[in-house]
Amino acid sequence: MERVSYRGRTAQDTLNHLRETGLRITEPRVEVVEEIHGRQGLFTGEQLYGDLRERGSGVGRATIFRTIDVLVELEILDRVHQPDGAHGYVLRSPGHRHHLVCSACGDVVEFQGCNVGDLIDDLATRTDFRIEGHWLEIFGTCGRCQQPG
Amino acid sequence: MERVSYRGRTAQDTLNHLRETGLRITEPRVEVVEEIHGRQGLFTGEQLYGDLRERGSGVGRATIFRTIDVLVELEILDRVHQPDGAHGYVLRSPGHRHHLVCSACGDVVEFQGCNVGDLIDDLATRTDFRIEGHWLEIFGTCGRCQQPG
DNA sequence: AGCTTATTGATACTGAGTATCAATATAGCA
DNA sequence: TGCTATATTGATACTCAGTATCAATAAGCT
Repeated sequence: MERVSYRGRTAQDTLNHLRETGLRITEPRVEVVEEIHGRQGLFTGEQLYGDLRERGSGVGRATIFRTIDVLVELEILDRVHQPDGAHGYVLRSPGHRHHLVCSACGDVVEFQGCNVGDLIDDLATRTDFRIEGHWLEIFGTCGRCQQPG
Repeated sequence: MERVSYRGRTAQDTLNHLRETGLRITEPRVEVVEEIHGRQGLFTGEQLYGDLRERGSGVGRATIFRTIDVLVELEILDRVHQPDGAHGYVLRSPGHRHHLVCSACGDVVEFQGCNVGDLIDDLATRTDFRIEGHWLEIFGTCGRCQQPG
């Protein structure tokens, strides 16, 4: 039985998704997709690049970032905006979610933005803005990382 | 009568605030404070630097960013996280607010995050995270920028 | 006016990507 | 299976948004 990612989709599912979209299945893309499906929590493009390189992969920096962009576009990854302005990425569950991120270990809890939609509708009518997107991101320290030692 | 910023505070108020905090009132700080009080909407550190330089000011890049950090720390400026990961800044009104930003002209509407606090309390109890901060930022196009021409 | 030390600007650097472009590999087709 | 058009890649060099260093300067207390 194929190993299933903790988000409920396999690397193969993701590769199929790429193929169905008309994108080519290349060695670098396979490597990146397998790498992200084997990970937990938040990671940056730089980390992905470093880790793949460390294990002997020849993927280039540009390819990492290009592939990440594709995966975000296809809603396979979510982009998370970190406090320092850099981007982290996390495998996405189906549906629109927000993230609660542990600043210590990068662990991510997804949650539904429940009432944020109402807030946005309300704002749209009150302000005359056409609203195109929003982020709600929450940072903290997870239970495990709160424990000393 | 002194000209009042659209956020209800003068540059002089801000300088007084700096002085009361024990910080020195220097020429570069005066220039930066006056510049931000004369502005509308969102601006970046780079813009502030460029604009001051253009009008003959000798402030250095590092000083701009240092001064911005001080003003964020004193809650005179709010830091806004933009889609590309860069930071924008906006003069802050009293109290904790969130921002609705026009991606075309940088105009900013502040709003109260109303029910976000409840959501966060709920998450804290359900996830065992100690929550340290959050952002809610909304992007769109303001009424004026929606009009063609 | 003198003195202490906070602050500054020049410079060089970093981190996080992005543009360019010739070389290569993929996928569809014969 | 081999051919071909073109999507994709990796090396390189670059940009953008800051940050570290540090000697020179200037605030502001006394």
